[in-house]
Amino acid sequence: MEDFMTLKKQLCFAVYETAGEFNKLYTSVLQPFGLTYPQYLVLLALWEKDGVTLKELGAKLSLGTGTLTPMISRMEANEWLRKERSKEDERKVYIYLREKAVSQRQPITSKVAEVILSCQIELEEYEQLMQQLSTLQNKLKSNGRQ
Amino acid sequence: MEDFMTLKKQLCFAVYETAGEFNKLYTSVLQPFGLTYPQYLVLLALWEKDGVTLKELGAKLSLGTGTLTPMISRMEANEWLRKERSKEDERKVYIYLREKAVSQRQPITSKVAEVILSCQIELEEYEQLMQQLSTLQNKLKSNGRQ
DNA sequence: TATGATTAGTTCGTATACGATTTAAATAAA
DNA sequence: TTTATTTAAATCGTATACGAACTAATCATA
Repeated sequence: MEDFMTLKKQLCFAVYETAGEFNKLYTSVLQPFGLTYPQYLVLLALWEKDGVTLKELGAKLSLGTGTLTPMISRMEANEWLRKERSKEDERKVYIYLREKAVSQRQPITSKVAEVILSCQIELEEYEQLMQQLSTLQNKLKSNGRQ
Repeated sequence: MEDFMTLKKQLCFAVYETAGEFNKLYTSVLQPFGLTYPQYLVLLALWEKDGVTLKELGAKLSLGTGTLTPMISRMEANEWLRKERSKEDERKVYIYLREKAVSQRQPITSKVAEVILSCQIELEEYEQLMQQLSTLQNKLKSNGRQ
């Protein structure tokens, strides 16, 4: 009974594994559209607000440019997005949805919603988890500061 | 109010971000020991039960051999582990802790525990999350089967 | 017992992910 | 105004992570 340090009892591992499960499930849904799961998250962000800088996008997704730059390039090559250097500030790169991403929005989100619904996650369960994960994230982030 | 498909409202994203936060926090703790976060999970599994096959280890960690093989090689190179082909069944490879992994167990787990404790996660919160993530994982995994 | 199927690991190709370094542009300061 | 600092991206090196293809060993079965 004394052992707290077992794999199964680690919250970090429960989150790690759950993230992996989500990844696999979403991958199976998104594969037919030629999208990866992180690429879908990029589209989600841009469907909400189009024409943002790489930095803004990174802030929303908690990703650095070291991850985003090559990912955006791939999505550009696959005609989901286009990049445009700002004229006012040439350091900035704005990302815009291309027609494909706009027209595929409904089919993609419908299919995703359908599959997630089929998992039968209760609304209360969903909202509690969202709330608790938010609290947890804050605690993890604020660690170190006193 | 109508938009369910925003990034912030996605449970998948909340889990994804939280996993990232855990990763960063654990990385900061484990870096001085020359360990990555997934490598630490491998040690956690082996500290519990030493001398398991690659496949057994993969089952515990929900990782395939495509991920584990190179990771174990790196941990072997860094003298945490050693590999041994089974004599009875030469397809199998058993993984054993090396002295370094045994002697470093206390320092590593102490430091990890210290940092996690400093996050002030309530026991009730912890257990509820563990429970809810377990339920969620089952729902995600059972998806597809009617 | 010879052959076909299964199994365990390895290897390969692709895609994240991160921190550190570099580059170029914009801003601040001297 | 020249120089120093800051900022936004890109690039680089390392480490996961996954599925598919491959190899070698074992097992099943005809």
